[in-house]
Amino acid sequence: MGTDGNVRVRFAPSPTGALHIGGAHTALFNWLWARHTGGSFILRIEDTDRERSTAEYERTIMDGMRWLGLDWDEGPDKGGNHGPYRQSERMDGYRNASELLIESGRAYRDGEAIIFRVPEGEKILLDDAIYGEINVASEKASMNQDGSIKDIVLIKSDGMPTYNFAVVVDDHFMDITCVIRGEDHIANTPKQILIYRALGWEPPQFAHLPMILGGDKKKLSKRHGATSVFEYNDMGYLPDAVFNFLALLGWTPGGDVEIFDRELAARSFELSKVTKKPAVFDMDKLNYVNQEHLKAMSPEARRNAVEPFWRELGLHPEKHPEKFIEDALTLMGGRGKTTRELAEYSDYFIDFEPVKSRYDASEITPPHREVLRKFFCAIYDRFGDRDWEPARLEEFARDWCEKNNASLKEIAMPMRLALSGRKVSPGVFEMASLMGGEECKIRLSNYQFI
RNA sequence: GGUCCCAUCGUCCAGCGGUCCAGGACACCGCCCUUUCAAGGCGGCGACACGGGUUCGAACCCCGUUGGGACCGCCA
Repeated sequence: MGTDGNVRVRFAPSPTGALHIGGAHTALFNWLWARHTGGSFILRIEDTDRERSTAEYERTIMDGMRWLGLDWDEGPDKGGNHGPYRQSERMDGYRNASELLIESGRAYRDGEAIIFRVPEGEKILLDDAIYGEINVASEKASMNQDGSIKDIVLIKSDGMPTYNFAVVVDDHFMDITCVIRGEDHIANTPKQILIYRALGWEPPQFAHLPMILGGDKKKLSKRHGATSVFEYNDMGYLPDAVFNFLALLGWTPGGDVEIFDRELAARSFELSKVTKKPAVFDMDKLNYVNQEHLKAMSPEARRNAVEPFWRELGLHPEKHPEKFIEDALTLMGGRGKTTRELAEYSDYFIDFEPVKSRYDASEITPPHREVLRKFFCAIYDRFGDRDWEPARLEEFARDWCEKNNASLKEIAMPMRLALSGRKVSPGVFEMASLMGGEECKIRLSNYQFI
């Protein structure tokens, strides 16, 4: 496996909701395997549930995959040699296959439905690429709650195929070589193998992925917070970081490497190295991974990622030169785990308004104010509105404090507050330097510090 | 209840019979740096679920127990 160059894997979501974390994780591992082997990654839409499937969700899922950078080689939107790529368009295929089973006596009609007769006494060996060998007796592949054999519905009364049947037919005709899906499907696999056998088809290789759990160790669901990948986008997580984090759930590239890009992941990915244990989705780790990617980004990419969040705050980054914005963000350093936080923490670079609305300098006592006024006058006397170079500003400030019996802290904090409206920020002199003497004068004057 | 799966720090991963009184990362706690907060540096806390085997030797192999999970729809 793996090196024959003909690997064909697929991600087969049903369009009954947005792309959620579990689905994204599955899609991601399929993508990794396809890219690692140089094979094909196929997107198939499983829309046999007429009630719940919508075209809108189909689009949302594709958007989610694109957001994560999971490009597919064949799919409903781009075609391919193994179509159709929507189950609703392969009705004749299911029909024919089910007729074949009726003719061979392996299935029977029940009204409009077609039911597969589950054989007894057959051994089913599932050789999973991740879980290893799993043995199941055929009569246990599909049971009622009381333990009696339950035949498998192939075609529903409405004429649509059931999941277990459609998957087999699709994977067969689409030449899927390896089925990579969530571990919750492991119990379905023996049923599917039975159908492959009855049809005389060769089953693909199977690889089941460990589940992703919430903090309570239960299968991830809406009550664990964000489920759609787009909610992570809205929270300020970078697609590269979500990709990285998801890849880490059940796998590592090895060598203590934890922060990586898609290329490295694809290059070093191995199905055989995937963990069996379900993984807990840990926000703290996601935050960390996101922050690492944020720090590693190019200034331009970072600016592009943060701008939407400033706009959301009613700010207009476009009124500044791009260089200024990029420098401001670079100055922010490791502050902020997400682009949303970064935008919020750095709002004062974009506009003075948010500063005014959150800071009023009321804690500054008259004597303190007098010291500040003297200091700022001195600094403007010395530097004017230009040449605000951080190191020189700081040197001057330290020197002035020493000569005037003041502490650096007692001028730095009010200055920070006047400039940013926050008690937390990058170094004041670097901030002041970037904003420029003129803008600083406006802000300092507003608080009568000068 | 039945079937199947899983089992290393709180969490994510290393480990695939000896080099492990178990390694890295996140989180947490100290210290350093320092005009604030991050970042960064240094250090600390912290796990092989339990019991039997097999073996000269087990976190690694086998069995059992316990714990956890998934599935048991004419949903996918």
